[in-house]
Amino acid sequence: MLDGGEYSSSAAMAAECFTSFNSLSKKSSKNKRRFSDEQIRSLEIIFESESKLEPRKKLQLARELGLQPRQVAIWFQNRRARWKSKQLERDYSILRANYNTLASQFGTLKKEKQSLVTQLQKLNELLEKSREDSQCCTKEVAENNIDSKSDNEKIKDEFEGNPSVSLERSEHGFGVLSDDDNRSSIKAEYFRLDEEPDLQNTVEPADDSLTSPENWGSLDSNDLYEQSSSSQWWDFWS
DNA sequence: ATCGTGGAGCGTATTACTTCA
DNA sequence: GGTGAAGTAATACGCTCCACG
Repeated sequence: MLDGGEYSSSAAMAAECFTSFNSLSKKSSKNKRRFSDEQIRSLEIIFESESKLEPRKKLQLARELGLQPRQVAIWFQNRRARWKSKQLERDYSILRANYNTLASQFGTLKKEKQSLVTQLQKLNELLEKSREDSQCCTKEVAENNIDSKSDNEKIKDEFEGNPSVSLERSEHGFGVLSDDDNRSSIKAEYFRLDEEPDLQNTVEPADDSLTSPENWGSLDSNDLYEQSSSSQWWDFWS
């Protein structure tokens, strides 16, 4: 970069530079010459310790290097500008690297989310199927007149530990359970929450739409997917 | 105390020139 | 040898700060 060209780093050359500069007219700088290697080296050393020169030091440096104080001042100005430009490039590289990392992480999370939505869909189908089975069995029981208790009474028995109902449950699976119980059981079974306690500690949506059982009834995987895919900030990524 | 002014220094954009591939 | 890109000294201009009257 700092080749020096025909001008070596000798003091004689530096002096010649100075002479050439002095002969320049203000408008024409045809004889503009690069500073010598030695001059540049000295300027760089000073710049490393202080990017701005005190007036006294500027005069001293100019004397030592055989330059005009104005030249030293301009060199420092340009040097600061170059440094700033390089710094911007460095900052940009860092930002770009961070961006790429985040983009990659986002892609992973997006896939994970899609997988969860699919699981949720299957869960809802399972739920729907069990609900149909429940209606079928209830109808059967009523027809056979085996038990005149209402569903609510059965549920009450269940919670109070009535063995006859428990037996019935074991025979009919989710048949006589309320929807909420069904969902709790399915949820626990499907996600194996008691086996993977970490899942319960994961970050949940602020609105509790997934965690509150009272909201499960209105939970629909399609809705969820639509909600997540409509006019959200992450639309930008898809 | 306040205001106007001029000089110095700085940042930025640009020009003019040099060097090199 | 011609040429375009990159580097760099220097200029132009606008801005801020500060001393001074």
